[in-house]
Amino acid sequence: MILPLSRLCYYFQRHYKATIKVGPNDLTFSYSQKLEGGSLSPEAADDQRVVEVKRVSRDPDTRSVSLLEQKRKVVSSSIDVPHARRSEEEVDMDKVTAAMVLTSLSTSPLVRSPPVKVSEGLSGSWKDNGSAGPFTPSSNSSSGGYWSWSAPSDQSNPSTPSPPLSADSFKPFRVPSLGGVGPGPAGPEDPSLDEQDGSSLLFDEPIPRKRKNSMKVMFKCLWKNCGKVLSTAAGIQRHIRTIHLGRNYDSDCSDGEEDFYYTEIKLNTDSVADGLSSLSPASPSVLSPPPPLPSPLPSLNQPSDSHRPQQGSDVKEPHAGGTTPLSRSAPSALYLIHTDHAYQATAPVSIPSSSSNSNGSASTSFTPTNSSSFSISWQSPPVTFTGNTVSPSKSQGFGEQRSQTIAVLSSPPRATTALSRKVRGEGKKCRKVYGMENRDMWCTACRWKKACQRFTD
DNA sequence: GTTGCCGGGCA
DNA sequence: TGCCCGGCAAC
Repeated sequence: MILPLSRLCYYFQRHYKATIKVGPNDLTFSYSQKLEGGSLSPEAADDQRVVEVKRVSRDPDTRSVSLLEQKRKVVSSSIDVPHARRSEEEVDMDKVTAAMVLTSLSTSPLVRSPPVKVSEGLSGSWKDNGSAGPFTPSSNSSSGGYWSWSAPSDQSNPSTPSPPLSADSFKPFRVPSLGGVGPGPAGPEDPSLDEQDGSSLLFDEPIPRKRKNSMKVMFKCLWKNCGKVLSTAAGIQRHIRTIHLGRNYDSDCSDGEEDFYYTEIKLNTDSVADGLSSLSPASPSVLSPPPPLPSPLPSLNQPSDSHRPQQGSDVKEPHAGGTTPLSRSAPSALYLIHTDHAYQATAPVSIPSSSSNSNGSASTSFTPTNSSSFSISWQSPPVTFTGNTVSPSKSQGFGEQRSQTIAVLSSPPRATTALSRKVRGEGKKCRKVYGMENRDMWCTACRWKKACQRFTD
Protein backbone atom coordinates (compact mmCIF):
# COMPACT_ATOMS: atom_id res chain seq x y z
CA MET A 1 0.00 0.00 0.00
CA ILE A 2 1.15 3.41 -0.67
CA LEU A 3 0.79 5.41 2.40
CA PRO A 4 1.09 9.09 2.10
CA LEU A 5 4.35 9.96 3.55
CA SER A 6 2.79 12.71 5.43
CA ARG A 7 0.65 10.28 7.23
CA LEU A 8 3.56 8.07 7.83
CA CYS A 9 5.56 10.83 9.32
CA TYR A 10 2.68 11.92 11.35
CA TYR A 11 2.29 8.47 12.61
CA PHE A 12 5.85 8.14 13.62
CA GLN A 13 5.87 11.45 15.22
CA ARG A 14 2.82 10.63 17.06
CA HIS A 15 3.58 7.20 18.26
CA TYR A 16 7.25 7.06 18.54
CA LYS A 17 8.37 10.56 19.12
CA ALA A 18 11.05 9.46 16.86
CA THR A 19 14.12 11.33 16.00
CA ILE A 20 15.59 10.80 12.65
CA LYS A 21 18.90 12.21 11.82
CA VAL A 22 20.52 12.06 8.49
CA GLY A 23 24.16 12.17 9.15
CA PRO A 24 27.14 12.34 6.89
CA ASN A 25 27.58 8.64 6.67
CA ASP A 26 24.73 7.22 8.46
CA LEU A 27 21.21 7.70 9.35
CA THR A 28 20.27 7.60 12.93
CA PHE A 29 16.96 6.83 14.31
CA SER A 30 16.22 7.13 17.94
CA TYR A 31 13.24 7.05 20.11
CA SER A 32 14.30 9.85 22.28
CA GLN A 33 11.15 11.49 23.35
CA LYS A 34 11.92 14.70 21.73
CA LEU A 35 9.18 16.82 23.03
CA GLU A 36 9.41 20.48 23.13
CA GLY A 37 10.95 21.57 26.31
CA GLY A 38 12.06 18.15 27.27
CA SER A 39 15.56 17.18 28.05
CA LEU A 40 17.40 15.84 25.13
CA SER A 41 20.41 13.86 24.47
CA PRO A 42 23.23 15.83 22.90
CA GLU A 43 22.53 14.25 19.64
CA ALA A 44 18.89 15.00 19.79
CA ALA A 45 19.62 18.47 20.94
CA ASP A 46 21.72 18.95 17.95
CA ASP A 47 18.91 17.75 15.85
CA GLN A 48 16.60 20.16 17.41
CA ARG A 49 18.97 22.96 16.84
CA VAL A 50 19.19 22.17 13.23
CA VAL A 51 15.54 21.92 12.91
CA GLU A 52 15.02 25.15 14.64
CA VAL A 53 17.45 26.81 12.38
CA LYS A 54 15.61 25.50 9.49
CA ARG A 55 12.27 26.45 10.73
CA VAL A 56 12.94 29.80 12.19
CA SER A 57 15.80 31.53 10.69
CA ARG A 58 15.97 30.11 7.23
CA ASP A 59 19.43 31.47 7.23
CA PRO A 60 20.92 30.91 3.83
CA ASP A 61 24.23 30.34 5.46
CA THR A 62 23.01 27.39 7.32
CA ARG A 63 24.46 24.41 5.71
CA SER A 64 21.45 22.26 5.93
CA VAL A 65 19.22 24.88 4.58
CA SER A 66 21.41 25.67 1.69
CA LEU A 67 21.65 22.08 0.86
CA LEU A 68 17.99 21.86 1.13
CA GLU A 69 17.57 24.64 -1.29
CA GLN A 70 19.97 23.05 -3.63
CA LYS A 71 18.18 19.83 -3.44
CA ARG A 72 14.89 21.43 -4.04
CA LYS A 73 16.25 23.06 -7.07
CA VAL A 74 17.33 19.78 -8.43
CA VAL A 75 14.04 18.26 -7.73
CA SER A 76 11.98 20.97 -9.20
CA SER A 77 14.01 21.05 -12.27
CA SER A 78 13.46 17.48 -13.06
CA ILE A 79 10.03 16.80 -11.82
CA ASP A 80 7.12 18.18 -13.62
CA VAL A 81 4.38 18.15 -11.16
CA PRO A 82 2.01 20.76 -9.99
CA HIS A 83 3.81 23.27 -7.94
CA ALA A 84 1.26 23.28 -5.28
CA ARG A 85 2.57 19.94 -4.27
CA ARG A 86 6.04 21.06 -3.67
CA SER A 87 6.79 22.34 -0.31
CA GLU A 88 9.85 22.48 1.71
CA GLU A 89 8.82 19.65 3.87
CA GLU A 90 8.06 17.51 0.94
CA VAL A 91 11.44 17.98 -0.48
CA ASP A 92 12.87 16.88 2.74
CA MET A 93 10.80 13.83 2.71
CA ASP A 94 13.36 11.77 1.01
CA LYS A 95 15.43 11.83 4.07
CA VAL A 96 12.56 11.12 6.26
CA THR A 97 11.56 8.31 4.06
CA ALA A 98 14.96 6.87 4.38
CA ALA A 99 14.57 7.11 8.06
CA MET A 100 11.32 5.32 7.76
CA VAL A 101 13.04 2.59 5.95
CA LEU A 102 15.51 2.24 8.70
CA THR A 103 12.82 2.37 11.21
CA SER A 104 10.82 -0.29 9.64
CA LEU A 105 13.82 -2.48 9.40
CA SER A 106 14.86 -2.10 12.92
CA THR A 107 11.65 -1.80 14.77
CA SER A 108 9.01 -2.97 12.44
CA PRO A 109 5.96 -1.75 14.22
CA LEU A 110 4.13 -4.23 12.23
CA VAL A 111 1.05 -4.41 14.27
CA ARG A 112 0.34 -0.82 14.71
CA SER A 113 1.77 0.84 11.78
CA PRO A 114 -0.40 1.22 8.80
CA PRO A 115 0.75 -0.57 5.72
CA VAL A 116 3.60 1.29 4.26
CA LYS A 117 5.04 1.27 0.90
CA VAL A 118 7.86 3.37 -0.18
CA SER A 119 8.05 3.97 -3.81
CA GLU A 120 10.21 1.46 -5.45
CA GLY A 121 12.59 3.91 -6.79
CA LEU A 122 13.13 5.52 -3.51
CA SER A 123 13.64 2.43 -1.54
CA GLY A 124 15.73 0.92 -4.19
CA SER A 125 17.87 3.94 -4.24
CA TRP A 126 18.36 3.78 -0.60
CA LYS A 127 19.14 0.23 -0.71
CA ASP A 128 21.65 0.62 -3.36
CA ASN A 129 23.09 3.88 -2.47
CA GLY A 130 23.63 3.26 1.09
CA SER A 131 24.72 6.44 2.64
CA ALA A 132 26.40 7.76 -0.38
CA GLY A 133 23.32 8.37 -2.35
CA PRO A 134 21.47 11.57 -2.70
CA PHE A 135 22.18 12.23 0.87
CA THR A 136 25.43 13.94 0.63
CA PRO A 137 27.65 14.22 3.62
CA SER A 138 26.61 17.68 4.44
CA SER A 139 23.03 16.81 4.58
CA ASN A 140 22.44 17.29 8.19
CA SER A 141 18.93 18.27 8.57
CA SER A 142 16.65 16.53 10.87
CA SER A 143 13.03 16.16 11.10
CA GLY A 144 12.64 14.58 14.42
CA GLY A 145 9.77 15.51 16.55
CA TYR A 146 8.94 18.42 14.40
CA TRP A 147 7.93 16.93 11.20
CA SER A 148 4.47 18.06 10.70
CA TRP A 149 3.23 17.00 7.39
CA SER A 150 -0.30 16.08 7.82
CA ALA A 151 -2.57 14.38 5.45
CA PRO A 152 -5.19 17.09 5.41
CA SER A 153 -2.70 19.56 4.14
CA ASP A 154 -2.06 17.63 1.05
CA GLN A 155 -5.60 16.67 0.58
CA SER A 156 -6.49 20.24 0.35
CA ASN A 157 -4.48 20.59 -2.70
CA PRO A 158 -6.89 21.86 -5.22
CA SER A 159 -4.78 22.27 -8.26
CA THR A 160 -4.89 18.80 -9.56
CA PRO A 161 -5.59 17.45 -12.97
CA SER A 162 -8.76 15.74 -13.85
CA PRO A 163 -8.15 12.39 -12.29
CA PRO A 164 -9.38 12.36 -8.78
CA LEU A 165 -6.78 12.52 -6.19
CA SER A 166 -6.76 10.53 -3.13
CA ALA A 167 -4.72 11.03 -0.09
CA ASP A 168 -2.60 8.21 -1.27
CA SER A 169 -1.35 10.27 -4.06
CA PHE A 170 0.90 12.07 -1.72
CA LYS A 171 3.90 10.03 -2.35
CA PRO A 172 7.54 10.69 -2.20
CA PHE A 173 8.93 11.57 -5.48
CA ARG A 174 11.21 9.28 -7.14
CA VAL A 175 14.77 9.57 -6.27
CA PRO A 176 15.97 9.04 -9.79
CA SER A 177 14.86 12.53 -10.37
CA LEU A 178 17.50 13.56 -7.97
CA GLY A 179 20.03 11.57 -9.78
CA GLY A 180 22.25 14.52 -10.29
CA VAL A 181 23.07 14.76 -6.67
CA GLY A 182 24.51 11.43 -5.89
CA PRO A 183 26.10 8.59 -7.69
CA GLY A 184 22.83 6.85 -7.87
CA PRO A 185 22.76 3.38 -9.19
CA ALA A 186 21.74 2.60 -12.65
CA GLY A 187 18.18 1.92 -12.17
CA PRO A 188 15.74 2.28 -9.45
CA GLU A 189 13.58 3.14 -12.35
CA ASP A 190 14.50 -0.07 -14.01
CA PRO A 191 11.32 -1.86 -14.82
CA SER A 192 12.79 -5.11 -13.80
CA LEU A 193 13.42 -3.64 -10.47
CA ASP A 194 10.01 -2.22 -10.45
CA GLU A 195 8.61 -5.55 -11.10
CA GLN A 196 9.72 -6.64 -7.77
CA ASP A 197 7.25 -5.96 -5.18
CA GLY A 198 8.49 -2.70 -4.02
CA SER A 199 6.78 -3.02 -0.77
CA SER A 200 8.86 -6.00 0.05
CA LEU A 201 12.06 -4.48 -0.99
CA LEU A 202 12.79 -2.86 2.24
CA PHE A 203 9.55 -2.82 4.03
CA ASP A 204 9.00 -6.34 4.87
CA GLU A 205 5.78 -5.69 6.55
CA PRO A 206 3.30 -5.30 3.76
CA ILE A 207 3.77 -8.74 2.48
CA PRO A 208 3.41 -10.53 5.74
CA ARG A 209 0.61 -8.25 6.60
CA LYS A 210 -1.10 -8.98 3.43
CA ARG A 211 -0.70 -12.59 3.96
CA LYS A 212 -1.67 -12.31 7.51
CA ASN A 213 -4.78 -10.40 6.84
CA SER A 214 -5.41 -12.03 3.55
CA MET A 215 -5.26 -8.67 1.99
CA LYS A 216 -4.22 -8.21 -1.53
CA VAL A 217 -3.22 -4.85 -2.72
CA MET A 218 -4.14 -3.72 -6.14
CA PHE A 219 -3.54 -0.46 -7.82
CA LYS A 220 -6.33 1.24 -9.57
CA CYS A 221 -5.97 3.81 -12.21
CA LEU A 222 -7.83 6.92 -11.32
CA TRP A 223 -7.82 8.35 -14.73
CA LYS A 224 -11.18 9.38 -15.91
CA ASN A 225 -13.05 6.56 -17.53
CA CYS A 226 -10.30 4.16 -16.95
CA GLY A 227 -10.08 2.56 -13.60
CA LYS A 228 -7.74 -0.11 -14.70
CA VAL A 229 -6.61 -2.27 -11.89
CA LEU A 230 -3.23 -3.80 -11.79
CA SER A 231 -1.48 -5.75 -9.17
CA THR A 232 1.75 -3.87 -9.12
CA ALA A 233 2.55 -0.28 -8.68
CA ALA A 234 5.00 -0.54 -11.47
CA GLY A 235 2.38 -1.88 -13.72
CA ILE A 236 -0.08 0.81 -12.99
CA GLN A 237 2.57 3.43 -13.30
CA ARG A 238 3.55 2.11 -16.60
CA HIS A 239 -0.03 1.96 -17.64
CA ILE A 240 -0.59 5.55 -16.73
CA ARG A 241 2.62 6.65 -18.22
CA THR A 242 2.04 5.00 -21.51
CA ILE A 243 -1.67 5.18 -21.89
CA HIS A 244 -2.70 8.36 -20.23
CA LEU A 245 0.38 10.45 -20.15
CA GLY A 246 1.42 9.36 -23.56
CA ARG A 247 4.95 8.68 -22.67
CA ASN A 248 7.18 5.97 -23.71
CA TYR A 249 7.20 2.98 -21.60
CA ASP A 250 10.90 2.89 -21.31
CA SER A 251 11.24 6.51 -20.72
CA ASP A 252 13.34 6.43 -17.67
CA CYS A 253 12.75 10.00 -16.77
CA SER A 254 9.73 9.24 -14.79
CA ASP A 255 8.71 12.33 -13.00
CA GLY A 256 6.44 10.52 -10.70
CA GLU A 257 3.44 12.19 -12.07
CA GLU A 258 1.73 8.93 -12.62
CA ASP A 259 1.76 8.49 -8.92
CA PHE A 260 -1.05 10.90 -8.74
CA TYR A 261 -3.21 9.01 -11.08
CA TYR A 262 -3.59 5.77 -9.34
CA THR A 263 -4.66 4.73 -5.99
CA GLU A 264 -4.35 1.64 -4.04
CA ILE A 265 -7.09 -0.67 -3.15
CA LYS A 266 -7.01 -3.46 -0.72
CA LEU A 267 -8.80 -6.58 -1.51
CA ASN A 268 -9.79 -8.86 1.21
CA THR A 269 -9.23 -12.33 0.01
CA ASP A 270 -9.98 -13.76 3.33
CA SER A 271 -12.98 -15.58 2.21
CA VAL A 272 -11.25 -17.19 -0.65
CA ALA A 273 -9.03 -20.10 -0.22
CA ASP A 274 -5.42 -19.79 -0.97
CA GLY A 275 -5.75 -21.81 -4.06
CA LEU A 276 -8.14 -19.33 -5.42
CA SER A 277 -6.18 -16.37 -4.38
CA SER A 278 -3.21 -17.71 -6.18
CA LEU A 279 -5.21 -17.79 -9.30
CA SER A 280 -7.23 -14.72 -8.88
CA PRO A 281 -5.91 -11.41 -7.77
CA ALA A 282 -9.13 -10.17 -6.47
CA SER A 283 -12.19 -11.37 -4.85
CA PRO A 284 -15.25 -10.54 -6.81
CA SER A 285 -16.94 -9.55 -3.65
CA VAL A 286 -14.64 -6.63 -3.31
CA LEU A 287 -14.29 -5.45 -6.77
CA SER A 288 -17.01 -4.16 -8.86
CA PRO A 289 -18.95 -6.87 -10.51
CA PRO A 290 -18.93 -7.08 -14.22
CA PRO A 291 -21.44 -4.81 -15.76
CA PRO A 292 -24.65 -6.29 -16.92
CA LEU A 293 -24.19 -4.60 -20.20
CA PRO A 294 -21.05 -3.77 -22.03
CA SER A 295 -20.34 -0.39 -20.75
CA PRO A 296 -17.08 1.48 -20.56
CA LEU A 297 -17.76 2.95 -17.22
CA PRO A 298 -14.64 3.08 -15.18
CA SER A 299 -16.10 1.76 -12.05
CA LEU A 300 -17.15 -1.32 -13.80
CA ASN A 301 -13.77 -2.41 -14.64
CA GLN A 302 -12.61 -5.71 -13.57
CA PRO A 303 -9.34 -6.74 -12.21
CA SER A 304 -7.32 -7.40 -15.18
CA ASP A 305 -4.06 -8.38 -13.75
CA SER A 306 -4.66 -11.87 -12.75
CA HIS A 307 -1.40 -12.91 -14.23
CA ARG A 308 2.06 -12.03 -13.32
CA PRO A 309 2.94 -8.39 -13.37
CA GLN A 310 4.92 -8.51 -16.49
CA GLN A 311 1.92 -9.86 -18.23
CA GLY A 312 -0.65 -7.67 -16.73
CA SER A 313 1.35 -4.56 -16.87
CA ASP A 314 2.86 -5.22 -20.19
CA VAL A 315 -0.41 -5.75 -21.80
CA LYS A 316 -0.43 -3.70 -24.85
CA GLU A 317 -3.30 -1.40 -24.49
CA PRO A 318 -4.67 -0.91 -27.93
CA HIS A 319 -7.26 1.52 -26.82
CA ALA A 320 -6.51 4.38 -24.62
CA GLY A 321 -8.36 5.97 -21.82
CA GLY A 322 -11.99 5.42 -22.18
CA THR A 323 -11.99 1.90 -23.34
CA THR A 324 -12.09 -0.58 -20.65
CA PRO A 325 -10.04 -3.67 -20.54
CA LEU A 326 -13.18 -5.36 -19.60
CA SER A 327 -12.53 -8.89 -20.30
CA ARG A 328 -8.86 -9.08 -19.95
CA SER A 329 -8.49 -12.32 -18.18
CA ALA A 330 -10.69 -11.17 -15.45
CA PRO A 331 -13.44 -13.66 -16.04
CA SER A 332 -11.16 -16.44 -15.18
CA ALA A 333 -10.77 -14.85 -11.85
CA LEU A 334 -14.38 -14.22 -11.46
CA TYR A 335 -15.53 -17.62 -12.30
CA LEU A 336 -12.87 -19.56 -10.65
CA ILE A 337 -14.31 -21.30 -7.75
CA HIS A 338 -12.02 -23.05 -5.50
CA THR A 339 -12.40 -26.73 -5.19
CA ASP A 340 -10.52 -28.76 -2.78
CA HIS A 341 -11.47 -32.08 -4.13
CA ALA A 342 -11.39 -32.74 -7.75
CA TYR A 343 -14.01 -35.31 -7.54
CA GLN A 344 -16.41 -32.90 -6.04
CA ALA A 345 -16.81 -31.19 -9.29
CA THR A 346 -18.32 -32.44 -12.39
CA ALA A 347 -16.63 -32.22 -15.68
CA PRO A 348 -14.71 -29.05 -16.11
CA VAL A 349 -16.58 -26.37 -17.86
CA SER A 350 -14.70 -24.10 -20.08
CA ILE A 351 -15.94 -20.64 -19.68
CA PRO A 352 -16.44 -18.96 -22.97
CA SER A 353 -14.14 -16.14 -23.35
CA SER A 354 -15.74 -13.14 -21.93
CA SER A 355 -15.92 -11.43 -25.22
CA SER A 356 -19.49 -12.49 -25.01
CA ASN A 357 -20.27 -9.43 -23.02
CA SER A 358 -17.82 -7.10 -24.54
CA ASN A 359 -17.84 -6.73 -28.20
CA GLY A 360 -15.00 -4.31 -28.34
CA SER A 361 -12.39 -6.26 -26.60
CA ALA A 362 -12.05 -9.26 -28.71
CA SER A 363 -8.40 -8.75 -29.13
CA THR A 364 -7.78 -8.63 -25.47
CA SER A 365 -10.25 -11.18 -24.47
CA PHE A 366 -9.40 -13.75 -21.99
CA THR A 367 -7.12 -16.31 -23.42
CA PRO A 368 -7.99 -19.69 -22.16
CA THR A 369 -5.32 -21.18 -20.08
CA ASN A 370 -5.48 -24.18 -17.96
CA SER A 371 -7.40 -22.08 -15.57
CA SER A 372 -10.12 -21.53 -18.02
CA SER A 373 -11.69 -24.69 -16.92
CA PHE A 374 -12.90 -24.56 -13.49
CA SER A 375 -14.60 -26.62 -10.97
CA ILE A 376 -17.19 -25.70 -8.54
CA SER A 377 -17.09 -27.05 -5.11
CA TRP A 378 -20.06 -27.39 -2.96
CA GLN A 379 -17.88 -26.32 -0.19
CA SER A 380 -16.96 -23.23 -1.92
CA PRO A 381 -15.98 -20.46 0.39
CA PRO A 382 -18.33 -17.61 0.93
CA VAL A 383 -17.85 -15.82 -2.27
CA THR A 384 -20.38 -13.15 -2.70
CA PHE A 385 -20.94 -13.25 -6.32
CA THR A 386 -23.21 -10.53 -7.40
CA GLY A 387 -22.10 -10.00 -10.90
CA ASN A 388 -23.86 -11.30 -13.87
CA THR A 389 -22.90 -14.83 -14.18
CA VAL A 390 -22.23 -16.69 -17.26
CA SER A 391 -25.54 -17.39 -18.68
CA PRO A 392 -26.20 -21.09 -18.70
CA SER A 393 -27.06 -20.88 -22.31
CA LYS A 394 -23.61 -19.65 -23.01
CA SER A 395 -21.78 -22.19 -21.06
CA GLN A 396 -21.89 -25.50 -22.64
CA GLY A 397 -23.03 -28.25 -20.45
CA PHE A 398 -24.02 -25.96 -17.72
CA GLY A 399 -26.51 -28.24 -16.27
CA GLU A 400 -28.96 -27.98 -13.54
CA GLN A 401 -26.43 -28.72 -10.93
CA ARG A 402 -24.23 -25.93 -12.04
CA SER A 403 -27.00 -23.46 -12.13
CA GLN A 404 -27.79 -24.42 -8.66
CA THR A 405 -24.24 -23.83 -7.71
CA ILE A 406 -24.24 -20.41 -9.16
CA ALA A 407 -27.38 -19.68 -7.30
CA VAL A 408 -25.73 -20.72 -4.14
CA LEU A 409 -22.81 -18.56 -4.87
CA SER A 410 -24.98 -15.63 -5.57
CA SER A 411 -26.47 -15.73 -2.18
CA PRO A 412 -24.97 -15.89 1.22
CA PRO A 413 -23.42 -19.26 1.47
CA ARG A 414 -25.71 -21.93 2.58
CA ALA A 415 -28.10 -19.37 3.77
CA THR A 416 -30.86 -20.20 1.43
CA THR A 417 -31.00 -23.88 1.90
CA ALA A 418 -30.00 -23.71 5.50
CA LEU A 419 -28.40 -27.02 4.90
CA SER A 420 -24.92 -27.83 5.84
CA ARG A 421 -24.70 -30.52 3.30
CA LYS A 422 -25.71 -31.13 -0.18
CA VAL A 423 -29.16 -32.32 -0.74
CA ARG A 424 -29.09 -35.97 -1.30
CA GLY A 425 -28.99 -36.88 -4.88
CA GLU A 426 -31.97 -38.54 -6.31
CA GLY A 427 -30.29 -40.35 -9.11
CA LYS A 428 -28.60 -43.63 -9.00
CA LYS A 429 -25.30 -43.80 -7.40
CA CYS A 430 -22.50 -46.17 -7.85
CA ARG A 431 -23.39 -47.94 -4.73
CA LYS A 432 -26.88 -48.54 -5.90
CA VAL A 433 -25.93 -49.41 -9.41
CA TYR A 434 -23.05 -51.68 -8.80
CA GLY A 435 -23.77 -52.78 -5.35
CA MET A 436 -21.41 -53.34 -2.53
CA GLU A 437 -19.95 -56.41 -4.16
CA ASN A 438 -18.76 -54.41 -7.12
CA ARG A 439 -17.28 -51.73 -5.10
CA ASP A 440 -14.27 -51.59 -7.32
CA MET A 441 -16.51 -50.46 -10.08
CA TRP A 442 -17.62 -47.45 -8.20
CA CYS A 443 -16.33 -44.13 -9.00
CA THR A 444 -13.58 -43.03 -6.76
CA ALA A 445 -15.76 -40.51 -5.09
CA CYS A 446 -18.25 -43.13 -4.14
CA ARG A 447 -15.50 -45.34 -2.97
CA TRP A 448 -14.28 -42.60 -0.79
CA LYS A 449 -17.71 -41.85 0.43
CA LYS A 450 -17.74 -38.62 -1.35
CA ALA A 451 -20.29 -37.10 -3.63
CA CYS A 452 -20.73 -39.39 -6.51
CA GLN A 453 -18.86 -38.31 -9.50
CA ARG A 454 -20.36 -40.61 -12.00
CA PHE A 455 -24.03 -40.25 -11.49
CA THR A 456 -24.56 -36.68 -10.79
CA ASP A 457 -28.02 -35.42 -10.34
C1' DG B 1 -31.57 -49.44 8.54
C1' DT B 2 -29.84 -47.61 4.18
C1' DT B 3 -27.72 -44.28 1.53
C1' DG B 4 -25.20 -40.08 0.24
C1' DC B 5 -21.53 -37.50 1.39
C1' DC B 6 -19.15 -34.00 4.52
C1' DG B 7 -15.33 -33.41 7.31
C1' DG B 8 -11.22 -34.85 8.78
C1' DG B 9 -7.34 -37.99 9.54
C1' DC B 10 -3.46 -40.39 7.61
C1' DA B 11 0.41 -41.58 4.64
C1' DT C 1 -2.86 -35.26 -2.95
C1' DG C 2 -4.88 -39.59 -2.74
C1' DC C 3 -7.15 -42.58 0.16
C1' DC C 4 -10.06 -43.85 3.74
C1' DC C 5 -13.53 -43.65 7.30
C1' DG C 6 -16.50 -41.66 11.20
C1' DG C 7 -20.48 -39.69 11.51
C1' DC C 8 -24.44 -36.93 10.18
C1' DA C 9 -28.64 -36.30 7.77
C1' DA C 10 -31.99 -37.62 4.38
C1' DC C 11 -34.61 -41.29 3.05
